[in-house]
Amino acid sequence: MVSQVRSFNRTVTERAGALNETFLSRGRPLGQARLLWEIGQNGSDIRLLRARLDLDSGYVSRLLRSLENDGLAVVERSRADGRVRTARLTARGMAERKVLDRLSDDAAAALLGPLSDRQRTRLVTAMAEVERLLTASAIQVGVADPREPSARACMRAYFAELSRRFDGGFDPDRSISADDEELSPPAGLLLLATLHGEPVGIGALRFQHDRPPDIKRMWVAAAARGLGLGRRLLADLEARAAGHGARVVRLETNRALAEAIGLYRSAGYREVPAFNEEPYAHHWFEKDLELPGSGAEVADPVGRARLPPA
Amino acid sequence: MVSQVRSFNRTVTERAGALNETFLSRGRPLGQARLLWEIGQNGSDIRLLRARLDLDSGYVSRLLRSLENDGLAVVERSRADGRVRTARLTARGMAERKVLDRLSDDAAAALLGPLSDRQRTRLVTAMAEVERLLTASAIQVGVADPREPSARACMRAYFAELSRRFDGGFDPDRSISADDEELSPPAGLLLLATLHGEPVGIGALRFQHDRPPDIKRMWVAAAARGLGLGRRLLADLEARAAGHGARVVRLETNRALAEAIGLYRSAGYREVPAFNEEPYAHHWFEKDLELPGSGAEVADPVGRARLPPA
DNA sequence: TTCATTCTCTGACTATAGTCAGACAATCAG
DNA sequence: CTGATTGTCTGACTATAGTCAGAGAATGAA
Repeated sequence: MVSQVRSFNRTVTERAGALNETFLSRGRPLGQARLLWEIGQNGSDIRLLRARLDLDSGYVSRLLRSLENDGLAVVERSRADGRVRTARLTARGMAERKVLDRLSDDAAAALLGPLSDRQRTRLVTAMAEVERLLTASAIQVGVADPREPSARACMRAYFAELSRRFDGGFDPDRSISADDEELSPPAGLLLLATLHGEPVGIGALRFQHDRPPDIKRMWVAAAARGLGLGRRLLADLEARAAGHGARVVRLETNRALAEAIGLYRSAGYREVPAFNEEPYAHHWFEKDLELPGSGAEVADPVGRARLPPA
Repeated sequence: MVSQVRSFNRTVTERAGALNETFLSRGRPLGQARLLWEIGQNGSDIRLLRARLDLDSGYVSRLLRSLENDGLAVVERSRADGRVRTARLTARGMAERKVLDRLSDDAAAALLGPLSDRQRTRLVTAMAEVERLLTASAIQVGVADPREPSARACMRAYFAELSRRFDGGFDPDRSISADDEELSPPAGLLLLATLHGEPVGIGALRFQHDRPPDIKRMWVAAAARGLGLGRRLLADLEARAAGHGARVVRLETNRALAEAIGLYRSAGYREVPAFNEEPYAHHWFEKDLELPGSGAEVADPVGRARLPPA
C-alpha cells in the first residue's frame, strides 16, 4: 500500500504538479502569479493573503509593490480598520487572471485530451475518490477545550442543526446538561476535528461514577460529511473510554437523526431501554468495548502500527 | 470534468507534492537531495543523471562537488570511456539515502494513517486508477519515420513477439512485405507512441491503388498494455485513412493474437474472406469508416473540441 | 490619556536554482 | 594523424524566494 502511495505521488506530482508551476508563471515570477491569483476578483485584505499563502509580511509587501508597478493591482487602506490594507486587481490584473484561469482549464483539458470518453469518466471518478479520501485523511482529530472558539462554533452549529431538525425545535436548557466542566478532563473530554485549521466536527465523552460513560455532542459539519468522520470520532471516543477503564459506553439520540442512528447500529451499538430522562431522546444505545491494549482500537495518528507489514 | 481535474490538481499537489519537497531536503538543498536520490545504490554516469533530472551540466557538476564535500558521494572516471565520469554514493551517502527512503515511506503511511481499512483500500485502488490513466494520457502518438531508431526498436520487438507467439515461429521474409518505403508518406505511414520519450507502441497504414488501405504492424509494448493504447492507435490510423479518402480499412491477423482479435471485433471490424495470401494470417477483417469532417474521429491532441461545453 | 498590540512597510541580508561561455581532456571517424 | 565531437568542469553571472529587525501608523484596552 505504501509503495502504491509513493508511486502515485511520483506520477502525479510530475504530471499534474509540474504543470501548475510552469504555466502559472507566464514570464512572471511564481510568487507574483500566486498572489495575483489569490487576490481574486473582489480583492482581499493583505493579512488574509499572508495567512492563506503562509508568506512573510515583508515578502508579500514587496510582491504587491511589483504587481502595482506592473499595473496589475492597487493597494489601498481598508475603511473598516486603518491599519489593514486591501489589495484589489486593476482591469489589467483581472485580464491577466482570466488568462491564468484559461490556461489552467487548458492544462486540465490537455490531460483529458488523449483519453477515450470512457477513460475520461473513469479518470474523473477516480480523481474525485482520491481527493475525497485525501481530504478525509487531512482531517485532524484531537482533544480540545470546549471553551475555545472553534469548539464553541461547532457547538452552536450543532444546536442550530438540532433545533432545525427536531420536531418542535431544541432548547439546550431542557436537555440533560453537559457543560464545559463536564466535557473537560477529568470529568469528560471533547474531541475536535479540524480540516486545514477549520473546525469540522466534534464528539464528547462524559465520565460518570458507577455508570458507563456517555457519548454526547456527536456532530459533523455538512461540508465534511461522507468522509467517514462520524465513524472516526465515534471509534476514537470509544478507544478513549476503554483507555479510561470503561467496559461499556452509552448514548441517546433523537429519531430525527437517521444517519446517526444508522452509524450507531453499524458500529455495533444495540438499542436498550431508556437509561435516563433526556426529553429529546427516542432511542438509547449501548456498546460493549473491547479491552484496551489489543492495539486495534488505539488511535494512532501516524498509522504505521496499523499497517500490514509490506 | 475540467473543473474536477483542476480541483484534483489543487488538492493533490498540495497534499502529496508539498510533502515530497519538504522532507526530501532535510537541511540539504533540494537539488542535492534529488541528485543523491537519483545516483542510486549502484552509482550512475553523470550524463545519465543530467538527462534524467534535465539539469545543466555545470550545475550538476557543482551539486556533485557539494555532495563530495559532505562525504556523501564520490566521482570517478568511467573505465569504459575516459570522458565519462561516474558518481557513486559513499557509505554515508547510502545511509542518507536510506533515511530519505524511510521518510518517504513514513509520509505515505501518514497519509493512510487516519483512514479506516476500507477507506485505505479504496484510496489505494483509486490512486492506481488515476496513475494508470494519467500514464495513458501522457503517451504521445505521432507519425514517425520507420527508419528512426525507436521505430526500428519497436519493429524488432514486434517481430520477436510474433515469432514467440506464432505456432512455428515467424519469418518476416515469408510474410507480405511492408518495407520502410511502404510505411512512409506518401505510400503509407507509421504511427509511433512514446511515453516519456520511450517508444511503447506502433501501428502502420499502407495505402494501395484501387484497394482499401491496410493496417499493419499493430503492436503495444508489454509495459504499456492495459492503457487503451491499442485502441487509440487503431482509431488514429482509421482517422488518417479516412482523411486520406478511404471508405474502408482492412487488416489480417494470426489466431495466436487473441487480444488483438478482440480489439478489432470490439472496434467494429467484421471478419471477411481472405483478401490476400498472407501465410501467417488466419483472420481477415474489414471496417467501414465514417466520413471525415464529422469531428468525432479526428485526432485532437489537446482535446478541447471533444469536451462537453461545461 | 497611555501603553500594548496589530498591521504594513523598508532596508539589509542569505540561500537556492539556474544559465552561459569557454577550457580541457578523451574519444571517434576518416 | 587530424579534426570534430562528447563529456565534464570552472568562472562569472542572474533571478527568485525568502528571512529578520526595526520603524511608524492605527487601533483597542485600561
